[in-house]
Amino acid sequence: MPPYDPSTFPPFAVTVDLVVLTVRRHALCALVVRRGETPFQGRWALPGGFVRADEDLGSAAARELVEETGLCAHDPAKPAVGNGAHLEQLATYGDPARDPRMRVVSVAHLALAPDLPAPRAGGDANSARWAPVEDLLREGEQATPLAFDHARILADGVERARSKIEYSSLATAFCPPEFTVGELRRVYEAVWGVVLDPRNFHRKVTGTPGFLVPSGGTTTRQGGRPAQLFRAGAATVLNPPMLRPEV
Amino acid sequence: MPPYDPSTFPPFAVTVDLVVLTVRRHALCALVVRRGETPFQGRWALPGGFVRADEDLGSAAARELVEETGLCAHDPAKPAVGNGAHLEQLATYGDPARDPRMRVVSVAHLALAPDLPAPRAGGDANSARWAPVEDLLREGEQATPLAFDHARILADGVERARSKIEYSSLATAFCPPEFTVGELRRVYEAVWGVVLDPRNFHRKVTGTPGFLVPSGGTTTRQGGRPAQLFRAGAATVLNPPMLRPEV
DNA sequence: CCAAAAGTGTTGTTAGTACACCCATGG
DNA sequence: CCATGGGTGTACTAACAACACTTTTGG
Repeated sequence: MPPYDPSTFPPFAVTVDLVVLTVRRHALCALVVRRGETPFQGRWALPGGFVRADEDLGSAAARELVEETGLCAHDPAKPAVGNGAHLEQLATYGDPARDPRMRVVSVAHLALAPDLPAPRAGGDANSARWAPVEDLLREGEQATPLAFDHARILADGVERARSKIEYSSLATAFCPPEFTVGELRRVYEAVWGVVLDPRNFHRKVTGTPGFLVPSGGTTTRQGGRPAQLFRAGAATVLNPPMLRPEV
Repeated sequence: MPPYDPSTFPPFAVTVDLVVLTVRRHALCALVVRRGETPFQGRWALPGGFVRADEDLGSAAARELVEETGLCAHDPAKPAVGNGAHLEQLATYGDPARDPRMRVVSVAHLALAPDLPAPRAGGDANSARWAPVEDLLREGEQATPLAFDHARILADGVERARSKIEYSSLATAFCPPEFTVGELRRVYEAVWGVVLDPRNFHRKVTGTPGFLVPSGGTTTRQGGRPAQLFRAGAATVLNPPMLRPEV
């Protein structure tokens, strides 16, 4: 089979951009890196990079995730162990004017990670940080908007995460391997920006088969009565879903 | 700003592929076209084509939709009038080996259309048809698989449609501008492959504010007692959702 | 003892399922 | 008259919201 004549279609650059979310100090945060090059030099942007010539889109996203955070994205088919993060394709952004230099199509991915000590980006501590999504998405005077169309991409990723923890067990991706029901509840509260009833939440998550499995231990790291420790169970879908309170 | 040096990143071709779904004779059907060129010559494939140099991804998908079906995708912001179809981005497929000729990244889109008289594809009546998705996705002896990774793309589109009609008013995109509750119920039954209780379905859809608005007329096109005609209302999200029966 | 967080019991309400029943038309 | 699909009423039940109450730790 002969290759296409390149004159019959326009060439594109293809990148992956990452919306990496975590929960820190009761707030939903995203990983952003400072741009060292023009355009948007000095502005914050989502981590990302070019897809290589013989690389799948998901592999490129996983590679970028490791480079930026050291996190290993785990295959959803295998059990989640160690520093595994959830990684899925989000959407693709291809406005002809989104990059002033040339035609770039970006396949955005969404990653959910437990709280990490500190981001690393090429050893430069000042060039990457976790920022509350509330600050990054706030319109207004003092806020510096993200580079390119990354505010839009981030908003789409946050919206996806907010809706997906309703009907899936994905919220456990924000937790360490062992966690308490209270810690899981604080994840929901941070992602949704609401306050949930601890009693009803406890009944709901422990009563859904396959969502949580007791790991045997207990902890008192929050003070008060010791809490049971759990691991994420095999269930991936929550039925009936976790109900998000109105507004 | 200088353009990128093309040697710093690999060039890609970017295409849009369409999963166009409709309901015909109580079955969920997809639009497929016969390939006239190598590779996969003579095999059925999803309609699609290259994204042009100065074209947005959504515009490219809308253009392909018009070319293949004559359907006009309507902006979700505007009211749905005439032969409008729902169109949304589905996912992006970029396996390095998905096209044997060169590196092609395809941004798949999902379109939902009312039952149309007959597909047209460049005037050639034999080169495009509506096929039941059940047949297209059946593995096995007599079935001819779709070209490229289009079986996977179609499966993802069908799955998206099946889950999205649960919590949105999208099922009306499969109906003509005016329709009865019974016709809408047959859409759900065809897409989900289940049988629903007509009485409870009627109560559910007419009781959800903004889902359906009576258009005043009645019809007897199904025989039996005349049924009220409705149009799709302004509501886009169904809360509580339509419940899909187990298995 | 008290504060704090974990966990259980109970009650009222919402929304679903199942199904009996009536309505309006064509043949 | 009867078949066919449209539409309403009603009992039963699952699951959620609200909140009183008990349990187990640290200070």
